Order: sequence, then structure tokens, then C-alpha cells
Amino acid sequence: MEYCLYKKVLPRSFYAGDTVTVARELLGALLVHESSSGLTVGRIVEAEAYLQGDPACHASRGMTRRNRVMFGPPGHAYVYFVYGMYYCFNVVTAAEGIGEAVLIRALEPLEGIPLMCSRRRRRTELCSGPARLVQAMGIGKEHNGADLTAGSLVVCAGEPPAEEIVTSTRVGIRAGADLPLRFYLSGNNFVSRK
DNA sequence: GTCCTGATCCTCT
DNA sequence: GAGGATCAGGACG
Repeated sequence: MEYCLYKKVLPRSFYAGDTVTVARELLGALLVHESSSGLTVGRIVEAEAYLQGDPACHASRGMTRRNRVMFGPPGHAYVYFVYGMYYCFNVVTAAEGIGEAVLIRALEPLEGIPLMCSRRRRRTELCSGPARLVQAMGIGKEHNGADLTAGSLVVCAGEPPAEEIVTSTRVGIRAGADLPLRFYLSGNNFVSRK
């Protein structure tokens, strides 16, 4: 199967708008990573919005060295280290100066599945969870700040999803736990949690 | 400086 | 279902 990658890359303007809208519209889009060890592609099936003024958002208490890419121009990757072991991958949204982002929580593996298996050292649950997909896609801290509209790691438009979008509360947080800022594709088997 | 917490996942029981 | 792995940031003093 072939993808016309560079025709379909989502433009920066896609990310510049309302973060909740971007989070919903990212469902069905394709995350593409062309690395030295091969191409991996996954369809985004689950995402969470993190907003300015939202206590769960890393940027809620202003800019620090860690979160500064969230305040930069939209369409860049914000990759951060959690729990001493794992990385999570976010897409920076909203205008420059506003610290908002969308956490990608799950992908449906499409291309490079053998490579994902070898990176994950398992054959199931390759991309169903934020740290899992980062591992399967070969994303690392070196991608923090990477431009997602050009380069080896990009987001491309996919087919509009046939599934309905379900809204729920976010996973794994305490502050802001009641906010309906998690979105996933109904019935999709690759979502991390129902 | 020290302490604590965390947008997680894996391996047991 | 529970606990461990493992470390950077942020809050405090």
C-alpha cells in the first residue's frame, strides 16, 4: 500500500484553531514516521485535549523549560517523559503564545507492523496507550519540538472516520478529571480504554 | 538542597 | 487488582 504522504500532510493552519476541535478532527488522521529502520503509520483513534487554564495541562502554571514547546507555534510535537520510564506524544495547538496541546493516546497500526512488533517486543497492544504508541512508532525525546508539517514525523489527512466520535473524561489525571476532553472512535478495537 | 508527584505500563498474584 | 520501575519538574525551605 502506498501513501501520497506529502500531498496529504495536514497544514499548520489545521492546528492553529480551537484545541478541542483539533482533537476531534485528528481522529482518523494518520501519524507517519519515516525512520532509518523503516516506515510506520498509524491511524489516530483516541486523543485528549489539554487547555490553558486547565489544571491538568502542563502549561497551566506558565512556561517552563519542560513545557515551552506548548507555547510555540502550532503543528509541532511536544514529547515529555513520565513516570521515570515512558514518553508521551502531543501535538501543539492554538496560536503561538498559548500553551495548549492534544495528547495522542491510541493508534490503529496500518504500516510497518512488523517493525512495531520488534520495537514493542510483542504482537498485541502495539499502539493502544500513549507510551505504547510512542514506543511502536519509534518516537523519542529527540522529537520534542519537531515540526509535524515537514520532516520525517508528520501527520497526514486520512479518510473521514466511519465510526462515531465518543466524548469522555481523560485518563490518568486527578486535576480536571471531570472535564469531557477525551475523544475516541466508537467501537474501535485499538482504543486504550472504552 | 530535599521531597513528592506523576497525561504509564508491565508483571505478577 | 496491586505494586514496582525510575527520574524530571515543581514546591517548598
